[in-house]
Amino acid sequence: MSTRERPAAGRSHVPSVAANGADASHRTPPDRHGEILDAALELFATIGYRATTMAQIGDRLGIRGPSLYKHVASKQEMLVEIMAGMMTELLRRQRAALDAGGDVRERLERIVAVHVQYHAEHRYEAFVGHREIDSLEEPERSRILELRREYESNFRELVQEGRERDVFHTSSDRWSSYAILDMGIGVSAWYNPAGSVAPDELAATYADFALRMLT
Amino acid sequence: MSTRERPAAGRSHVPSVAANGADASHRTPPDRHGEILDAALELFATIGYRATTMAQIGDRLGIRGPSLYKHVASKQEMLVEIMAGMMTELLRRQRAALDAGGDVRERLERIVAVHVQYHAEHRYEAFVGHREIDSLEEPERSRILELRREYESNFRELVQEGRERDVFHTSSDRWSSYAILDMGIGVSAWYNPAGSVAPDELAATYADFALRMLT
DNA sequence: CCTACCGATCGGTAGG
DNA sequence: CCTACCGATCGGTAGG
Repeated sequence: MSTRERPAAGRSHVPSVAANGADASHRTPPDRHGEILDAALELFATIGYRATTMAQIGDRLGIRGPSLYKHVASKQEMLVEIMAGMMTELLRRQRAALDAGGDVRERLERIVAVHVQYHAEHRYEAFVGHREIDSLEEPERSRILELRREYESNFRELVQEGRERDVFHTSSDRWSSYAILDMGIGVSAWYNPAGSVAPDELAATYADFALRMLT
Repeated sequence: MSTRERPAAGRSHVPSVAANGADASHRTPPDRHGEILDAALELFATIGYRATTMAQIGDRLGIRGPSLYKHVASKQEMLVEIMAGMMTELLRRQRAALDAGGDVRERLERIVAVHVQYHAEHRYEAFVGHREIDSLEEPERSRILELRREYESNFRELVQEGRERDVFHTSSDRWSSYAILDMGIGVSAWYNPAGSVAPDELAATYADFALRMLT
């Protein structure tokens, strides 16, 4: 259902039987690990990490709770994998948007668009990523928070650069960057992929909102 | 610690011993019910409703978990009281802001300021109010969602009115009102009351952000 | 991948 | 307001 970011390491679990062809009848699917994470993600997003039971995750795949332990180490490890994958991917896209260059206005437009498009296309990852940080045990929680701080800093620094160049005007780099970040995060809570709005259209609109706010 | 909204009905629990004077030594404080809700609110906000145990709430008051049941009916009822009180108060303030009249620009400025100021001053109530909706059982959950829809509609309709009067310019009443709402909601997640920023200053700044976005 | 089961947690009640 | 306790839930393990 959801097209979750698969961390690079994820593929090492996959048997080399890449043939995803005809009848896979009773055999274990090639990417059971990925299927389990997808099911977990959807449940974490809709009812919350704590409320989700291993039995429910198994249900989605037609197996029992204890059977999951052949493919994942624990419930907590699944959350770690989901959240680390999410934050890493988001940061990767943000860096790409910044590296593409252009003037400060163009770069801001791009990182806002990337931010919003990700929060629409991957609303479950994004929603869980922001809501379940405190469900992570240490030291993973701190590691993720560190990535998030970097992500936020990139916004703030770009706003600052624009203000110093007299392209943007704001009474506070910090508040205006928070406002822009938060309106994008909000998208992950209400976006409906079955609706008629394409993520890139929404992203362009929000980038425009952000620019208006700053100019 | 937090100055929670006390629903009108809350006072009916309070003994008429209003004398909040000298030594209350071993006696039960006059507003045990309110104290319990305050402790619960702080825990719900910081570690989540599900993660909070009755024993932890009792700890904050120096009593055991089971003793709470002399003052509250259940953990769920505490959540209901907190969330209903929060949404009712927020809506009350929004209506007052709208009823104060003025042109569409002034009214928008005012409801954004009220929105943000509430989310800063009552960040715990606001945070729990948005995060724990699905922890509510029916029919309370639907009732609260109904109030929230009305709250959101008031934003959207005001944006629409401004656009029709050619005061505001936006490609979507819905998205721009969501963006404004969400940036305010975000405040409840990061606002630090111990910091040097007063809620009304933040509110005025965000009202300005919203107006810029729309004009 | 399954059943049986352990150990721990927790909301709520009984009965002072 | 307390201790003792019940009943249910749940993550994870044993051992096929």
